[in-house]
Amino acid sequence: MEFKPKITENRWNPGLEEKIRKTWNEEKIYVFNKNTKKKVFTIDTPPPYPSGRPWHIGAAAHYSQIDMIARTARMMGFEVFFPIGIDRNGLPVENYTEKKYNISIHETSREKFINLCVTALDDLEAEMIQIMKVMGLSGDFDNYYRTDSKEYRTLTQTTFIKLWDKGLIYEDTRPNNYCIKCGTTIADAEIEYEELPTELIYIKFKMKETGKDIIIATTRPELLCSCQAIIYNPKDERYKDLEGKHAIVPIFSKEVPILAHPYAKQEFGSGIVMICSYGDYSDVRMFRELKLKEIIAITPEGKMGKNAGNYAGLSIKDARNKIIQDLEKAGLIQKKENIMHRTPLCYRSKTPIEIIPMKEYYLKQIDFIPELLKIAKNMKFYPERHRQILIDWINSLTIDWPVSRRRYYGTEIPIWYCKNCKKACLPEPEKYYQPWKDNPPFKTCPHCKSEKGFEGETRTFDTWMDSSISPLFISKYGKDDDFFKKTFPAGIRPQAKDIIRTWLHYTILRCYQLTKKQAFEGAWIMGYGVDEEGKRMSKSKGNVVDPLPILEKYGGDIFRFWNASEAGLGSDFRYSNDKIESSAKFLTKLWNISRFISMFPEEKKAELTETDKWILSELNELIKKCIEGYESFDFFIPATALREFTWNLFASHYLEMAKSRAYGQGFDEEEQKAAWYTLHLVLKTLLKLFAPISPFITDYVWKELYGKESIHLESLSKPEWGFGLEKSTGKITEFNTEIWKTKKDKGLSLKTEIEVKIPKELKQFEKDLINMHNIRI
RNA sequence: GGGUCCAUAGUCUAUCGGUAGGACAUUGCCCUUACAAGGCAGGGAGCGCGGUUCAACUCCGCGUGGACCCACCA
Repeated sequence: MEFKPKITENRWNPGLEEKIRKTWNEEKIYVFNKNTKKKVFTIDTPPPYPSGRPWHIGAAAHYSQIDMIARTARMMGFEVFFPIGIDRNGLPVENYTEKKYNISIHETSREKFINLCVTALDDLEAEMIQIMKVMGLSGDFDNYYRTDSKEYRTLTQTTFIKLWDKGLIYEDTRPNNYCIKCGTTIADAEIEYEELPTELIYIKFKMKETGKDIIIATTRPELLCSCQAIIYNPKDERYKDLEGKHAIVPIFSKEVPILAHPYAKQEFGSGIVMICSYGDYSDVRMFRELKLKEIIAITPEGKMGKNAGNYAGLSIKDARNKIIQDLEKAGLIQKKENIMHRTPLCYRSKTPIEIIPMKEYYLKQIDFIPELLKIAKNMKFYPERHRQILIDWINSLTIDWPVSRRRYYGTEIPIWYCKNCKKACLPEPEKYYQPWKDNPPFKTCPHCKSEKGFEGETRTFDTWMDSSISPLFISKYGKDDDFFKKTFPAGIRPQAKDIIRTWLHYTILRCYQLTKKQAFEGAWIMGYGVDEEGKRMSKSKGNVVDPLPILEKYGGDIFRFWNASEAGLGSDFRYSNDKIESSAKFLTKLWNISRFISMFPEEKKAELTETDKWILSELNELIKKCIEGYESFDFFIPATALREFTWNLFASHYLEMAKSRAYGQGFDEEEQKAAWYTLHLVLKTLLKLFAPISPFITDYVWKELYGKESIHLESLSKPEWGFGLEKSTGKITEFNTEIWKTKKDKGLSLKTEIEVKIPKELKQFEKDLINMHNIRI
């Protein structure tokens, strides 16, 4: 009998992937069947944000792993709903557009600016979609959604109107984080801190009762006009006699109380702090605690307001310089020190934020903390240890969520204001409104019945208002009840670690407020992609690795196997070209094993030899291990286990032991068929176990050898070969290694006949071992 | 300042109390009929100090170092 491999090429060719992808599309094997009788598993896919080139290799890896979740769930018997979306709202695209066209948002018409944003987004989006397809994502590309579409924004507005009706939205004057450059309030989560040099100024205040000097140290002398109290530490012996006295603020000559408060640190500056509205968040806390009346010092334009007297109209910096000059002239400055100061910055523009009281819309979240904690404790976390990040965040919330933004590229807040009574009028839900340019949808004011007309709201929502309803949008909330019931709550929310406190938190909050339900059964949290030095990749550091050239060179399967075998779930994973190379080698190995096995016919049953039972015992252990990994959506476990088994046991030992038998050299037909049976059985199982990780090569080999239907319609293998012979593995590999070593040491070819005693524990494998090593007994 | 997580060869990772296994890289030998994008072999590791135990990489404490999060000094 002559043996010819069915598979002829001797290496895996990533170029085949495109053709395989086409057949998937034609066969429609991933299409969601909403009339299924299977249990539905919804993936609340994170819509990636096209914020500029290149797309992060870590992000690409993230999406390839989300696809592994989808494929795993399918092979576990679920009907998988795997939507694909693109997040397009918000500041990053505005910044990208400003840079790309060298324009300023404030000097461009709103209409024109929005159109430029759309053009930029379309370009970036096309590349992302392409990358997702190349990686072999089995999501619904035909119906992919955009968060800036009319439909999506309609839902954002509709849910806002619903929450408004529930009384969960309110407008309030409140100290806000405000970025003067971006011209918008920003959420706490958008602030970053940096050590920056600044001057600490020691200013002389006068004590009203005694006329003595009191020295306070400040980095913000321009805020003197809004000083409403000065404090010292109650333990500070130096200032004991200040209790209950009053101080006179220099220049503005006003009287403020002197109070003892533990917040003042004795060792910093002079030990006395002035409390102004608002230099930082401790000022805010102090104003609330001491019930002081706020004085607005700085306007949203970043200039001094009318309360600043002579300094009104000056920029913050100019006002600071001028007031220092004036104080110096009057001899009111004791000294100046250069210090490093941890300064809060806007994370996009890197401008120091100001705390300015403004009117903004808020969504209540503080009232929901107990329910949110309950959900955080009830939800599954993959991996479990990331649960604490969410719990800590919920526990640290102190204010409600400011949801209004003074930007252009976002979902508009659907409100008109009556020109007569100034009250907010909300339109009917289920329609998309652009109040800054649309005609008002009502003639008379529902509050005062006036017909004087309306002023449209010009602000937009925080982008998280859109993002936080993704599970509702994909499940057609409010549009298709039947579909909604089947697909909501979602089975899993895959996402990155750094947006637990935004996306995950806000989604849980909003879905709970609207549906009283937990948005998803579980959250799957992936780590960061870091560069070869272990540093987190970011555009500003310039260490972002572009996934596109890597995918073009190696294809989706190698890329996917690489990132699955690179780090455990939730851990950061390091980009390394060497590792990608070695992943490519593994696929070639798997390919060649398949090629070898493809020489032999597949037997439907056989009388197994002990060697066959041994490898099946090991296969059984492998299946158990893989199932353990797949059930926890931790692909590192099956990826490494498969590599280990395939390369170091199956190929190195079993294949060599069974080779002569498979060729029929020195064995009878029954034994030969047992080898054929086992080789194919192991290969089929390996392909199925490997299919969620590398879907292309597995499907290709499957169809070449085992049938027309795709491997992706198969179920995950179950452990059913518990022969218990895995105990022999150590002895077998040791024995083989010893003979290889002996032959090598003696400079003999592996084919040379050798005389060795086979240990009695290996008696049962004797015949295969004798033929494998050419042993003379 | 508070918290969470982590610490095994140059790098990544396994072993949930009993000879530290594997991968990448590195070195040497070999074209052995699936694979030189391969095979075989070699060198190389438990952060420090205590404690629990017959036995600690594994459990506990302290320290050191790192990652991340929160708060934040006027």
